[in-house]
Amino acid sequence: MVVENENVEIRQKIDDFSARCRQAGLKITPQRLAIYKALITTTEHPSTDMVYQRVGKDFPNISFDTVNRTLLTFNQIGAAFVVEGSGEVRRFDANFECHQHFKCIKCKRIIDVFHEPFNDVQVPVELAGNCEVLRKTVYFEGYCDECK
Amino acid sequence: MVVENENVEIRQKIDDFSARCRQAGLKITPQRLAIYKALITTTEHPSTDMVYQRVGKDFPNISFDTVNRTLLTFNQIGAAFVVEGSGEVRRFDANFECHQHFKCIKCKRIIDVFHEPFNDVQVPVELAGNCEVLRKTVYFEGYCDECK
DNA sequence: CTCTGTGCAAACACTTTGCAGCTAA
DNA sequence: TTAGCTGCAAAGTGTTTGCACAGAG
Repeated sequence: MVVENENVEIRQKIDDFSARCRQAGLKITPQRLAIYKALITTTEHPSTDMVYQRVGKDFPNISFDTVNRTLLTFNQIGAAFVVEGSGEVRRFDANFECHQHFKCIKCKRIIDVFHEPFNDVQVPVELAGNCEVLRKTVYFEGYCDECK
Repeated sequence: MVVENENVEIRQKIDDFSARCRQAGLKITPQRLAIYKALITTTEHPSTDMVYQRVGKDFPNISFDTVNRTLLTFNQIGAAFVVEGSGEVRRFDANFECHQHFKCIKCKRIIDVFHEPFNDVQVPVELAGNCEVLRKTVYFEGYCDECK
């Protein structure tokens, strides 16, 4: 059964998660479990607030900060990650030449990358069929020469 | 001379910009010119605040909002653009399978894209030589099926 | 029992809005 | 002249911090 398999998969992920917490010296609290579960049972790439809403349904007393802090913790121990580029101040670019971006996750610097082969990335049909794609780019994250 | 060429290029861009403003029914004010110039003479993908600092040097009385509003205006008329993903609340993902993201610029929804050929994007040597690249992804923006 | 995690509240940072006076066309 | 722009101030939204109590190990 599909549903069964999903449950197995979720249980598996939660086990892995628990192990990862223990390894990182983090206690396994009901809140953390609830937040983690909320995160792996959605595909909507939620914001802190969305997770808060979701967890609040079976956990009415949880506080917003706990959710926020917990998500940041998950990010640190590698149990979740921040969607590329999100959560930062708005930044502008006036260079319309085709190029790509590399962002340093420490100093937040954004470096232009000019790499020919990426200039003609094709939009997958599954997307092109439903959505109107206006921009496409190859995006890199990591530590820059000065921060690594 | 390189410097001469640069000046020519900048003058050219400012002319284009002026035309674009006129076409969009926007007045060409000293502030707008200063902000635009600040934007095209840097490669640092500045935030509003960075532009504000920069413009403030030769334009001490400009206000922060003017800079902010002007940059948003530039984005609307296509004289500049917001760096992909920036300027939004932080969002999380717990799916570590290799996949790409499409973001709807209207409803902000993020949709997963699973497209095999993108799974092994190579990091350009120019980057790999200097930086430590931890994540690489192909990123799309536009209007989703519901918003277009 | 101990020490980390949680909840609360206040502080912050960034962005947006409303309005009155100013200015480019 | 006049519609649109700028500067100021206040409000809004999302995030971070400090601390006391509670609960996991």
